[in-house]
Parts: sequence; structure tokens; C-alpha cells
Amino acid sequence: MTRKIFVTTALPYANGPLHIGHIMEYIQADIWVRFQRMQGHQLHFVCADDAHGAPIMLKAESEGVTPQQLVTRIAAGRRPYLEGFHLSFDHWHSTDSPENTQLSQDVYARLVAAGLVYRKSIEQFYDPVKGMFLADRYIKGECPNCHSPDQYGDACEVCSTVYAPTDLINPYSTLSGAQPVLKASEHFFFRLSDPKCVAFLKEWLDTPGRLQPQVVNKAREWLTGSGEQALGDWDISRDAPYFGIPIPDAPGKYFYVWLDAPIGYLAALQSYFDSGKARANGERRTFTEFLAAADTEQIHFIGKDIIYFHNLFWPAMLKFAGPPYKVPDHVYVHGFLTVSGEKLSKSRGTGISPLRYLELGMNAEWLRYYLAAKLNANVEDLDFNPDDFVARVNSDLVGKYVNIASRAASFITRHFNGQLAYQGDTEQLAALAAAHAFQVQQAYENREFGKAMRDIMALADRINHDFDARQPWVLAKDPARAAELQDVCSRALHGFKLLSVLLAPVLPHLAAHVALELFGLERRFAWSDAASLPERINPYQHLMTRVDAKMLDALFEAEPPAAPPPVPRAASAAAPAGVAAAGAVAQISIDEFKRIDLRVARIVEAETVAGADKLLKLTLDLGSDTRTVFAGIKSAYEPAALKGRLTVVVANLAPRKMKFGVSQGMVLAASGETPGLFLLTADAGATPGMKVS
RNA sequence: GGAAAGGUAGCUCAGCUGGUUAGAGCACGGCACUCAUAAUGCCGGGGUCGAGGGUUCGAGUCCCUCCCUUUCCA
Repeated sequence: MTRKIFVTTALPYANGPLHIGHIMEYIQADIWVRFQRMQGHQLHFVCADDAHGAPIMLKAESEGVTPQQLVTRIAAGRRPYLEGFHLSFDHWHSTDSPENTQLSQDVYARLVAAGLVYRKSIEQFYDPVKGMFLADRYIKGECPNCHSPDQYGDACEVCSTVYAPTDLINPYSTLSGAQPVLKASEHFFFRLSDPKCVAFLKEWLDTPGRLQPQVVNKAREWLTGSGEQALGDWDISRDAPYFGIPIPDAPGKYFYVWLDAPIGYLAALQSYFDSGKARANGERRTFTEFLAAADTEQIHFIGKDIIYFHNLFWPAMLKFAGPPYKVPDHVYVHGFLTVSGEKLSKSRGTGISPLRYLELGMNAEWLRYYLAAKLNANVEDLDFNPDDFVARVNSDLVGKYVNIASRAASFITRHFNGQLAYQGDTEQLAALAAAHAFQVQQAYENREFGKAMRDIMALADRINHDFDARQPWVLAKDPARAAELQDVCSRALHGFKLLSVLLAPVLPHLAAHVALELFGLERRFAWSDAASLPERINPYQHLMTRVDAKMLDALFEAEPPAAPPPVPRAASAAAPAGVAAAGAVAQISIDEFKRIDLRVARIVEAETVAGADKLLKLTLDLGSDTRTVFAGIKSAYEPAALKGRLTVVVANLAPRKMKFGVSQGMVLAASGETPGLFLLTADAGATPGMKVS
């Protein structure tokens, strides 16, 4: 039976570029999606920019553009990420769209008709200077519990007490600095606490197989809480000024962004249908027919931070809006990505820059494999560890998998003109392959990618072992044993093809190359290719290079721990990709070297930078002028110990704007595989400003 | 503060409803091999399964308490 599946990933907020956490989620979903497509199922994979809300409105204002201009610019920057990491979305849309306006207003009208919306006047802080109501995060003040200053309006970061913004002592607006005043306004509420909602959600959560057990536990906690933890109704309106969808017949009122964001999944799907892409993908029905059909599976991949919205509000909205709306079949939740054990900071943009990864010439499939190897169906955080990354990719993908083709193909090409031939029972060989494929299929289906990768690599180990045991390099020296040699190599290449099919959801680019170039197929692999025995090959071309550990260094070092500049694409022009991609080992001419202006500098001042974990702010005397340079050497040096030292600085490096100021150069320091960072020094006698060559 | 998830070899992780001497990969040490963009094969060292109690003939696996990590609290 062909399944009809509609898959989404969480909509990224359109106030900035995608970070590595987004990419992880998309890769997880993409692997599953590609796996289902390989099974022959009909699948529609869509996503959109989440464009509404106060943060985008304010950011646009600060940049002097309209919110529409801001989100259009952000949307235009998505493509390099999606293509670069082989993310096979069928369509990418926006919540700031006519489809979403129409659908959101329709859902709202149906909820009103169902008696689940009511109005109530509430008092909220209002910024009299800015002329707008303030969300909690725009209000700061003194913590009522521990009296720490400058705490946000929802919780204290120092003592982690949770409170209301009105509890703050001496509150002020972070937008204008003004003291906020309480002001009443009528808000619209979705009656989530209505008995029929609660009854439905209990049933929804308890449906076997729908959700991960950990997620059900968490959601049930919210649903059945009592006292202060009791399930409350949901405030779905915001007052003007607000960038959002107007509420019908309610001037000056807009839908809260979290109402129209999930509806954006459907808006993206509708746009995909209306654009004709669904038809091109084999779906003849209309959007509404498809959405309403009983056999349409609606599946969302999300992170653990937005469980609340996706497992309470979203299904309740859909349920009581009624047909053609249908509740999600599954909401698959993943944990967060940490980097070297540290959590990413969305606001500070720490971690790995996805574009930087690509610019360095790093293979997207390395990352896809690494993440697949560590992903499972649980809601667990996943750590990106550079050493682990290098080891896994080099050992598994290059040493085990690619090596099989590399070592077997040359015999076939040289001795048998590309022709494969098997001795013994080929049906058994095919049956064994089918059994392996079935086992891996189960793991993929259940999103146990780590298990799938372990099974696949165990198979690669066996293939290498069998190949070794029969010593084909010995057979090759004896013409009488040619048939035996051909059999050994054919079996290895059959195994390689099987591995390639099984890895295709993770390594789509490589698998396509193997299918088309090495095995000479006229199409990409389908899952059913796993068991069939290949008959001939084309000459082997190398399939994948090893990760150079220096690339990981570059990935982390070149990226300042501060926020990336507002327009990261500009940075790509400054760093010639070709040079970076060639790696640190590429030779350069003396003329190229001369372009780098190295100078002796005296560190006249060194100080820590508030809010930066790794940076020191250095004031350098270069003889003729004085420069400010931010250096990522805090881990290795006390500021006091640096004062007065001579060091070497790249004097003609383009200034780089960082969160903390402009860095006008770079000091040189040595580092290696082992921890430690060592600043270069000039011998006594050198004076600031001297040229180094 | 309330709650959820997790804490297993140096690192990354498997261990289903409790059952023989706790597993894999990587890293490390030794050996072998040469077909492979230097990779593979074999052997080995290494863990009181966060801590402490308890249930049981038997617990990494169940119960209780505590500690640590991550996250959520609309």
C-alpha cells in the first residue's frame, strides 16, 4: 500500500539565519522523508518561515525597513542552507502569506462557532513612550525574591524564581527605558480548559504509537495539573502595533504569532498544491481533499522546547475546527544539539555556523552521517564533538564503507573488464541482503537512525572481513583462480551496493553517484535495489575524502564566539572559498605570502570582555598606531600576564565587526590536537611596528 | 519551587518485559597483511553500570532516598 504522507519541520523564526540546530532537525526529517520515498510512498515535505510577532516587528523597525522587507530578505537567504545540506523540501513558504491569513481566520471562525473563544479584559504592562503593550521579555526590573537587578519579567536568571512581570521591583521597558504602566485591554482566549478539549486531548495523548512516551508524560503533566499548575486558557490575541494576521471584526487586534505559526504548516501545503508542485509529485487531488482524506498521514518533526504548542494547542485547534482539518498523526520530538557539551545560544549564535561549514569545503554528508549515527527516537540531546566527528566519518564512511568499493573494484576493472560473476548460491546471497535491508528498514521507520547506522557498519565490517579472509590479492597472481577472484570481488561489490542503498537516505548525493556512475543505473537507488545482484561496474572513481582535523579547527576558530554579523553572506565574499576549501596544506607563492602584513606589536592593555567566554580585548601598540583586537585566548592567558608582551599581529586583516566592537587585526597563536594555546612572541630587541617576514 | 528526560569502559553509545563471566565502535598496546587516495584483519588491556538503601534464588534492568546534567513551567 502506498502511504500518503505530509511531513513538516518546525518553522524557523524569520529574524535571522538558520543555525546548526535547525539543520539538525531538517537532516533528521530529511533522512526519514528520503527513506519513505525510497519505499515508494508518496510524500510531501514542506516548511515555511515563521514571519510574525513582536521581535520581527521591532527588528525591522531598528533596521529601518518594513517587517515584510525583513522577512523577504531572510527568506531569500534560506536556499544555500537547504541545497548545501541536501535537504529535500518540496516547498518552502511563509506564514506572512494570503494562504495563512485565510486559513488562520477560517480556523478562528470555526473555533468561535464551536463556542471555544471568549473575550476578557486583562491588565498588562504598557510602554507609554513606545505606545505598545510589552511582552514579558521586554520588561526588566529587580527580582522580587533575591533582589538581583535587571531581571526579565517572567523569571529570575539568578535565583530562577518564576513570577509575573508585575511582581518586579522598579520595572522598566527594555525598548524605551520608560517605566511601564498597567493598562487594560480586551483579549481573546481559546478555551483550552473546556471539558471537551481536555477529554479530547487525553484521548489524543493516549493513542498508542502516536507520540513518544516521554512526550506523553510531559504533556499529561500539563493537562492534568492542579492548583497553580492547572491547565489555563490560551491568550490568542495581541494589540496593535503588531506584525500579524488581523482578527476579523476586531479592529486593532491580531492573532498571537503562535496561533498562525502551526497553521502555517497547512498554508505551506496549500501553496504547494496551488503551485502545481503536488500534482507534479503525483497527487491529483486538491489541497482540501488531500487534507481531509482519512489515509493522509500528517507528521510534524519538532524540538522539545515546543511540545506544549504542538501537543495541546495545535491538536485541539484542529480537532474543534473540524473537517477538512484533521489532527496530526504523529509529532516526533527531538532533543537539542550541543557542541562540545555546551548548549547553543540562539541569541548569541554560538556553535557551528552551517554556512561556514560549507564554505570551508566540508562535505554535508559527513554531517548527515554523523548526526544519523547519533540520532534515536528518544527526546535526548545530542552532542557534536569535533574529535568524535573526525573519528566516525573517517573510520566508518571512508575506512569501512567506501574502502570496500575502492579495494574490490580495481580487480574487476583490471582483470574482468568490469564484469561481475558469482560462484555458488546467488539466491541465498540475495536473500541475505534482503534480510539485512529489512532489519535496517525497521530502524529507519522507527527513527532509530543510530541503530540503522550500527547495523550498516556491522555489515561493512563483515564484508571487509570476508574479503580479507579470501585474500584476493593472492588469487590475482594465479590465473587459474580467476573465477574465484571474480567471485570474491563481485560479492564485495554486491555488498557495497547493498550498503549504498541502505545509506542512501543519509548520503543521497553519494548514493546517487554510486548508482549512476559506478553501477551504471539510469536512476537513483530504490529500496528494492538492496537485494538484487549487480552485474557489472564502471571504473571506480574515488567517492569520499577523509575529514582533515584542521577543517574542524577552522570551523571553530574562525567563528568568533560573538554573534555573527547581521548579514553573514557578506562574509563569504571576504573569504575566498577556494582558498579555504583547499585547506591549510595548500602551497602559496612568495608573492601571496607577501600580501600578509605581519607586524610586531606590544600589548599595552588586555582585558576581559563581559559576556564573552573566550575573548580578550587587547590594545596593541604597532609603533605608528594603536589598535583594538579581540583574541580568542581567554582560556590560556590571564589578562595581567599579557600586558607589556611583544607579539605578532596580522596588520592588514580586514576589520571584523563583532558584538563587542570592531577587531582591527589578529594576533598569532599556536594550537594543536592537544589542549593549549600559545601566543607567538618576538625576541628581545624587536620594537612595535617592525615588519615580520 | 514543580515536573520531564538522562547519568553504563578515556570518548560516543547499545543493553526488550530482571537470569549464565556487562557489549560495540573509536582511541590505546601488540601481531598480520598489502588489494585499497593508506585502508583492512586478528589478539589484548580497560567498567564496583552516579551514590546509598531495599525487593528477589538472582538487578545495569523493579522500589525508595540522595547527588549531578539537560530541559519545560504557556
